Amino acid sequence: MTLVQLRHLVSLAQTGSFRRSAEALFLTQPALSRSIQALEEELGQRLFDRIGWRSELTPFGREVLARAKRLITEAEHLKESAARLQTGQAGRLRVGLGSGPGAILTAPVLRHMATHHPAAQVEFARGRTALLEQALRERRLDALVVDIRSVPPSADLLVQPLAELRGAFLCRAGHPLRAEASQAPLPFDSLRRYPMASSPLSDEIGRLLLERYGPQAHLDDCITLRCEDIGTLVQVVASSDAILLAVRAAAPDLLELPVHPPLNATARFGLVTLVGRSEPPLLEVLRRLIAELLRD
Amino acid sequence: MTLVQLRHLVSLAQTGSFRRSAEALFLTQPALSRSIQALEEELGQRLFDRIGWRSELTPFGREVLARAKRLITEAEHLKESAARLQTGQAGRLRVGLGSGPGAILTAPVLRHMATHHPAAQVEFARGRTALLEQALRERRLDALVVDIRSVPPSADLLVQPLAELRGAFLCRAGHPLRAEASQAPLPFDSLRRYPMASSPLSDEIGRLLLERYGPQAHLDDCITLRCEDIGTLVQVVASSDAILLAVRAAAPDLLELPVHPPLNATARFGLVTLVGRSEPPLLEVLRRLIAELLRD
DNA sequence: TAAAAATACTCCATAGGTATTTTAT
DNA sequence: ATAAAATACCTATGGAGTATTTTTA
Repeated sequence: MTLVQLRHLVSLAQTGSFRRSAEALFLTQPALSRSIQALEEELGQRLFDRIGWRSELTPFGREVLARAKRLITEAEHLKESAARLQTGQAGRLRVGLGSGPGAILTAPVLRHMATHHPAAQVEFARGRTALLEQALRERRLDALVVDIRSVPPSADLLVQPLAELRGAFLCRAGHPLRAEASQAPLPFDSLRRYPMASSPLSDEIGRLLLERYGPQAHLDDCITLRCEDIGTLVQVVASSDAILLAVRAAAPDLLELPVHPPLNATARFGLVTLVGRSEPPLLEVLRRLIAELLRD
Repeated sequence: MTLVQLRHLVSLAQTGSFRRSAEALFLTQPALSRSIQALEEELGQRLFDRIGWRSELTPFGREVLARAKRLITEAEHLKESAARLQTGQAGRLRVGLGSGPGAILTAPVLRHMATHHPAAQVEFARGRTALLEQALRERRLDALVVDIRSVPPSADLLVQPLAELRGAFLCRAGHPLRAEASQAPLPFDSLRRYPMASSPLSDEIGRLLLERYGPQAHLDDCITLRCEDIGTLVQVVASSDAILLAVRAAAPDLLELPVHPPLNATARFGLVTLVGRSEPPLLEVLRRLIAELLRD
């Protein structure tokens, strides 16, 4: 039993004529004749009564036809869906996001998928890199977008850098420190007079702050407002005297506070996948989208 | 895309090894390798990542696999159901019954189908032969069981006699006429002293009665209780002095009234189908069943 | 180095074409 | 007599086998 034979069955049931069906199927009449005969033989029963020049379904043929039609439409669905999967029109994409990338990318990426890839199933998981890594290895995720310095080098992980983003101290327009800073870059101590907000930061950043500004810059001490959702923090900072330590791009509407020595910290966002695994077509869509979003 | 290829896909997804799947599929490893390659090529994307000696589904492959599995089970269902249809374990049978056969056969046939062919779909239509004939020609029925003398000969109808059943005048045990009859057969006039019940009778029977017993035996005059449901009539006759004119076998519990001259009327039940049409397998079941029921 | 998958080639089964016969109108 | 389906026969594509190479653990 072949999908081809079933298609022949359906066509012959429609036209009732071997000759016309053969034509419609781009076959010769004898070829169709034998194809139907073979199917009848395999199923053990006549599918058509040859009434002179007209062929019509037997009761048995009627039952088989119903199922054959379903089978054929299922097969067509499979091919169509395969085509859609390739173009990224459909499919599933499960991505793990580190806190930094999660804060900046979640909303715009979801918005973009909702408008430009309405049939795609996108699943975002957020969490610590180690947990995401485990999920990736267990195939519960297709890829991670994280700060690649938090990814321990490993032979089974493929790390592709996406963008390097400057970190900065940010405040609202009209913040008292902006006036002070207009003369000369601020010493780190000036910042400590105000609440400091941040999403959870990597150890890497913690070390860098200590190195740059000395022991009083210990994360545990100087960060007073912690929240995973950087959007909320931006709102808070925009309407208070709090200072935000974050990737510059996370809050384009806030102003930068020049500090001496300069922060010179960067986040290096990258895409992490398992080596040797082909990626879901939607991942390429995501890659381009992130590149677009982080271009500045 | 072939059902065979999809089966290969499913197997390889299970084992993760070309070698083992080839073995399970009774193929050589290169054959399976090429089969999968061909499918991948047709669908335009890799289905498996070859991770060293292990092969595992790509995200694309996962989506395809789900649909492939459904397709294969549908195909199996089709073959199974074809097998069941042949043995009469399942299937649809639409039969038209004339009033005589309907009265005698409906209940026992339905009872038999319900117990011995629980998956079969049986549909009984009752009505005048002409209507049933029309339904048969329009394929709304698969066959008729009627008195074949009511079927006008026609080139497109195949008539197969099933049984010839004696007609008789029947009454309850203890009926006054039984005493009279013990001496000698009754004249027809004696019968007319009592109500006479019958299901609608064919013109053939009407003619025969006139011929046998004279003008006073006109159906319209002598039948006083008419009802399509012969079962009900039997009950009435069993508990009253009414006489039943019917096929002897329709009421085995009633007694026969000997009449002079003898009735000598028979009903000739037969199976009517369209010539050249192959019959639903269940029809053979029905034919045997009716033969069994009408053997006496 | 050993085991698995891919490739190269060969073969054959079968789907399809052409020519012809059979069948039904 | 004509048009359609079945059959006979032939061809060729592609699926499957064997032998071999390539890959990877």
